[in-house]
Amino acid sequence: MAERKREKRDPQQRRAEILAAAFACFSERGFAATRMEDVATRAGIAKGTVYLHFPDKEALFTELVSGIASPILGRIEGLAANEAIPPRFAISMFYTLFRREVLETDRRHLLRLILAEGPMFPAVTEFYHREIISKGLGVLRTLLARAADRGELRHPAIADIPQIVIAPALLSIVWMTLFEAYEHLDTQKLFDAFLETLFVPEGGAK
Amino acid sequence: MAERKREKRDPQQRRAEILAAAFACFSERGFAATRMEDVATRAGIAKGTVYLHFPDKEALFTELVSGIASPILGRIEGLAANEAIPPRFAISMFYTLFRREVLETDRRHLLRLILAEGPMFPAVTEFYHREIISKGLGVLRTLLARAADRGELRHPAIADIPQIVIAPALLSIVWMTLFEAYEHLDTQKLFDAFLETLFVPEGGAK
DNA sequence: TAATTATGACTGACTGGTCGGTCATTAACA
DNA sequence: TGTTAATGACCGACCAGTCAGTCATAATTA
Repeated sequence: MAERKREKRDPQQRRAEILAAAFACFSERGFAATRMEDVATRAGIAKGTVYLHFPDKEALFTELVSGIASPILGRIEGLAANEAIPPRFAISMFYTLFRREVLETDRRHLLRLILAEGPMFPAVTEFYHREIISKGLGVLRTLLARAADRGELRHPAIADIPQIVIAPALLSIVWMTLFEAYEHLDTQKLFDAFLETLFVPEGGAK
Repeated sequence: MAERKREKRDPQQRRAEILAAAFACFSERGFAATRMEDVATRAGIAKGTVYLHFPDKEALFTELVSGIASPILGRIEGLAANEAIPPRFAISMFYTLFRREVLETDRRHLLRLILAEGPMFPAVTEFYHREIISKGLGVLRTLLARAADRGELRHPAIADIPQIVIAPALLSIVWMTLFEAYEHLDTQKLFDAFLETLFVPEGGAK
């Protein structure tokens, strides 16, 4: 019978603890099935306390999914800015970062959340498109155009459709969270093969 | 004040009407936010009547998503069985069917539902993997192997990862249901460009 | 330094409303 | 008239959000 001690906290820290708990709960059960009391319990506080930091459930949710502003995006933007870095390497780096920072961490659940609950929260979707997707596609477009110029693409027309680059990433997320239990997908192989398909072989004229 | 006449129906027909209503409701609002009374009203009947045909909400949902057994799968299986049909044409046909039968119809919402609610209904996910995904991947594997044998793939190793073929389809579904409102994606171009990337150019050695 | 008071973060029982599922009653049909 | 399908009022579980009260801590005073 663990007696819970009343404990004051730095508001910032408490807020962070609530967000962490909410992250875990929403990841596991989605928006609708998560009870505010679950979040509170997980954060080790009482239900009412949550409401001292967030006006309502929806605000907690949107704050959460918006707050995980892609650290990946920044890294890729950096790589793309440097013209000395081969586009193929930059995109390969993107996949590597994606695997390491999203696919193989709990963040993958968050990405699923956005896919799953998106239509219920247009504000979140709009935010994601504006802040992540559209910027990311811009970077990819630059990289693909550069690769096309240098004759590195097997089919230069894909430079117009940068979405194609994120297709395998999306697939991997969906697969991992839905079907991995029934059939394993080797994401390393997936990304490698895809890169190899997009770009002309490296050793072509060594 | 439209008075609703009590009306007996052929059970099969009634059942179908309920499923159609459920399809509309679940598509629009997801599982949690759909009320059984919404479904009933939409079907033009009283709430209790729904329960004469389905034991509970979950059964209605799983019946619905399982029942839309892919008509596409059969068509593709047919194309793959005929070795005279070029693999590239078969896969191109797959994309065309996918666009016409899923992406541009209300069925796209159903596919989203499976993505979104999948983890909450393992039985549905398992069913989909067993009946659709694993069979579909089998067909694709056959097609890709044949294409590789004939030297038609730019990168033969992808024959091992048939998932790559469904990546753009998945992307198109997600894009259409989340971001299309903010930024248009030309799915025709997406699929065409992707095909062109997978396969060696047609006119190579006519 | 020790006792007293003020603060506001924290608590959890409670409320109001929602919704899945039931069943006694009623209408339609054979 | 007896049988069957349909109805919708009703039940009870559930849960987001509230708020009157509590208490750990800090500030003030002696």
